[in-house]
Amino acid sequence: MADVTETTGASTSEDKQPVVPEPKRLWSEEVEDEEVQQSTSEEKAVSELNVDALAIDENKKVNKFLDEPEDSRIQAVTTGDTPYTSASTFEDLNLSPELLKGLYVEMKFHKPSKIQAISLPMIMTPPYKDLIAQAHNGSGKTTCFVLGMLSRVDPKLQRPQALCICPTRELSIQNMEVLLKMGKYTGISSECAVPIESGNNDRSRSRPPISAQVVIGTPGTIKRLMSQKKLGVADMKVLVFDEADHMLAKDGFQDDSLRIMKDIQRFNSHCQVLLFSATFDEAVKNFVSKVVKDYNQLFVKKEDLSLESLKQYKVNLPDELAKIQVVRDRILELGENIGQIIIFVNTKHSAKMLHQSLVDLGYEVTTIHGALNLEDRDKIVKEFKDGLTQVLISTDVLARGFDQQQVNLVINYDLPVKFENRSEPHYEVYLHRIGRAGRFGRKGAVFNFIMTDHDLMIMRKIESYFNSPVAEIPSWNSEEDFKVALKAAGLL
DNA sequence: AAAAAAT
Repeated sequence: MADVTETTGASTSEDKQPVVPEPKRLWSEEVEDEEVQQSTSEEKAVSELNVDALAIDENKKVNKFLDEPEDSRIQAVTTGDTPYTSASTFEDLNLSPELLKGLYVEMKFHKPSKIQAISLPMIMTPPYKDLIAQAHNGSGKTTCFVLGMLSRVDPKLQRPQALCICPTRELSIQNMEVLLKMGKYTGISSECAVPIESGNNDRSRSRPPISAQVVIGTPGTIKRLMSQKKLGVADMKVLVFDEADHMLAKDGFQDDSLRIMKDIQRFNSHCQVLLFSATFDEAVKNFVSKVVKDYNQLFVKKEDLSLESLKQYKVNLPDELAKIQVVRDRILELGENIGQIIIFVNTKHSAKMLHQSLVDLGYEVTTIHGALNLEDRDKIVKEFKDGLTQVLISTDVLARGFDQQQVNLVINYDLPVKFENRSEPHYEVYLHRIGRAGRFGRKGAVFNFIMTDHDLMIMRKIESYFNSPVAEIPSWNSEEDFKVALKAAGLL
């Protein structure tokens, strides 16, 4: 899909492969009127935005990995009487010339994407209300909050004014890369607040105070910097939680996130809070609504969340050996020309075992999980993003946000289940994992490995939850069946 | 009991 709405990854990919043709997306103007429509009974205005009226330039639909974006409805709920007009161009947003130049020249954007068009005015219009924004995987959420942060920073004030908190080190770094690119001409300073070196804590302890205007990092490091008074919050204007549902979940980073939020609000009650994610389950949605106040919200129905450009499959397998065999004979051999592949497993142990098996068979795969030291993690991610490796085995460390446009195939070697109740699928993790393929409307495929009755039950629950049937590959040891599936997904 | 971030 066009890089119009692309968030990240373009940085590493564009220079190395033929530039993807850009279908033009033109959002119809009538979106605006509906969006600000107010309900009479309450303060809240609920409106269904039918934003599928987009035009694609037929002549440019040439890349085989591109497809039309799914049409979906984003439900907008605004409070109060602040009118928001959807931005049909970036000029509508009153951005600085330097920032506009970054959008056009560096990011190669032409027009705001759907989520950008709706959310940016909400972020950038006084009184700068808080925002909970849900949007599809690979639809451009990162650019929304990066642009939001850059546009709200006062370039003349050399102090931290925007803070973004992410669940992993990798995601922080990736978001920083987007910020650097988009903000290239603005002169706005930035710093990544993540652990620096593994094994040696001395260096990170002696980290100097942060004066950068935008800070992006992980919860622990940010918390420590704040408690050490090395990260001042007095001038903080925007606080962003990327993957916000996870950042505010009980089994996620709820404690750290609340602590950081409260520390900022104690000194600074008017700091705008922005929550972005592709998923917000009911429990988190409920909790989140108590954390932020007087907020606008954008939501997508869970049935509309599966990307239509992604073909999902399930493969029935008799045993563990067959799993390895399928990866070897059907994925690694057949998949040579289908772009990059991520294989998700549930545990670090599982990652190591699979890695060893494939290496023993003579295949080149790399593996990432949280037990590796930071240097190795950086190296493996960089090699994958540079296209030097084709197959990456990963735990859920990369389940969320990881943006590599050449990933066309995701394999759920283990199906994601809830930790506290293993007979419940982890719907959110499932959605995030498969969202690593089909970035930005590209075509992609997902193979779910089904070995036990339990797996089958989990798979069925996932299908019904998202109301999206998953086709079955008739025979796990038929090369033809896999070819047919990959062809149907548009990858062969 | 998991993953991740950190102490």
